[in-house]
Amino acid sequence: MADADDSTSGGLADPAEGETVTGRGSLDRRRIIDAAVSLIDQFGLRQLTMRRLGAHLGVEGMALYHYIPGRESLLDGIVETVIDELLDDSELVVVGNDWRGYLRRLALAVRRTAIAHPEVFPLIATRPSMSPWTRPPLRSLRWTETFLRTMKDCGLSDEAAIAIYRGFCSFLLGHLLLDLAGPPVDRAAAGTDPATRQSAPDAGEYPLLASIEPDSMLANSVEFEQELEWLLHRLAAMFAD
Amino acid sequence: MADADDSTSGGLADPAEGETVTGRGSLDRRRIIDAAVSLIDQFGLRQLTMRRLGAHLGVEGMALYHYIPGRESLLDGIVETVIDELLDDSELVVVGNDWRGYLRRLALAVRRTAIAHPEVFPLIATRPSMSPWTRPPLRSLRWTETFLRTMKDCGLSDEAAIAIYRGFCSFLLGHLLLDLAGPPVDRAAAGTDPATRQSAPDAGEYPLLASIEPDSMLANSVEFEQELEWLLHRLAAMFAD
DNA sequence: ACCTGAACACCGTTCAAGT
DNA sequence: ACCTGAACACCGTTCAAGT
Repeated sequence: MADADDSTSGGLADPAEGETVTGRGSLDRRRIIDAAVSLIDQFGLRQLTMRRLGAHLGVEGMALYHYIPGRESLLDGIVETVIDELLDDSELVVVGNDWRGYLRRLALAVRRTAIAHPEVFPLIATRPSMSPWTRPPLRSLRWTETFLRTMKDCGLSDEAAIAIYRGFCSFLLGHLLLDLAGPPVDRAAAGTDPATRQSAPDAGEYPLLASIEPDSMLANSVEFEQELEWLLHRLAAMFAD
Repeated sequence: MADADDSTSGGLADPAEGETVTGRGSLDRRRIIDAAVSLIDQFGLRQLTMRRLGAHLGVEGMALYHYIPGRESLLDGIVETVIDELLDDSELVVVGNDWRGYLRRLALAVRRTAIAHPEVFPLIATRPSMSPWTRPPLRSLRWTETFLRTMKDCGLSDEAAIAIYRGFCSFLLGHLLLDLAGPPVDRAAAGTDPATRQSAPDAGEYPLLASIEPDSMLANSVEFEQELEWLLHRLAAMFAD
């Protein structure tokens, strides 16, 4: 009874659930996507199945089709949700035409996202098609639009905005995929698929690879921030105010 | 008869087949992998199926398991084959400790590969796990070993070799994924999956995105080579001979 | 209104049986 | 020796039927 009357869409009454088993409370596109992200983080993309996702939500799998057109669409939704939530971050506002400061904060935020969701980021970077008329390197139209909008609002020309956009994206893709390639930081199970593949080739075949200490391949935020500064400096030099 | 005696592994007798329908001539790990690459190039990764791959080779699908442990292993094989064939390129030899020249040639070769196999490169950049003890950003142990070996042979220290390796990989990943993100150059069908997804959102929602001319997002080899020079210059400055 | 059951066409993979 | 047929456990997806 109380349940039914309570269905104002705002939802101030936070159920404060655990986190993984989302339990009841009727389904919802957003809730489905969040559950999917959590499943991917825990078990890897390969394990994300409509049926398993349904079960995780206490529902029969086929029920998801009432909220989402299909699995591909779900993946698109995940990409958008994960990348777009950065835009709503209150720290991410440009202050006084300082686009360099904005980009610095944005880069660090994207990096945090990539590291928080190591199995989702490759999706963000390599998801096929989307709309054929444009396919941004980070697969969110809204993110891209906001990026360009912000650069223009800072007084940059169209050409400058696009050049900065390209340089920034290529920087992020390269550095973040490098970071994610390293030995799993602590993101335990993810990727340790039961369908484990060929046993490690004997290290003897690759002496140099075996000799370097794993730490030198590790994600390194100091290095990231330093290279980021160089990039911003170079971009600023190209498009001086 | 002649066939059996002819099985010296060199294989001078080139059958000079068409290219896609590889037809008979008994199966072979290498032939299977090549066929898989060709299928991915034509129809996209999603369409690569053990059964379809079998059919493409004139065989029943289950037959592939005599040569390859499973689909995951096949994908690993594809990644290695595509990236490793660069190493055998005769132009790719270091001459007189000129590691910059070597890296320049290597970068261009990797770029050609990425553009020739746009659906395979994301695999090279984001394939999960491999051996847990090390997972290079470009997923080939042999490629990585050769890279480091070459740098050391040019007289660079371990630290320099690794730093250069990281900088180089991150550069390639960023720039090549940016290139592949652009509008499909001519790689027709690939990615135009029949399972096409949501109809394009009306361009009105993203005015800036809609206003920029697609060309400005296009793969641009001049820009690539220029940025490559800057990278090599910077690396050389850090690790002067 | 919202979910389920059963069904369909397809997977990857195994294995006994064919030739 | 090399491939096939049938089978198993699983997919994504559709849709009539339940509550």
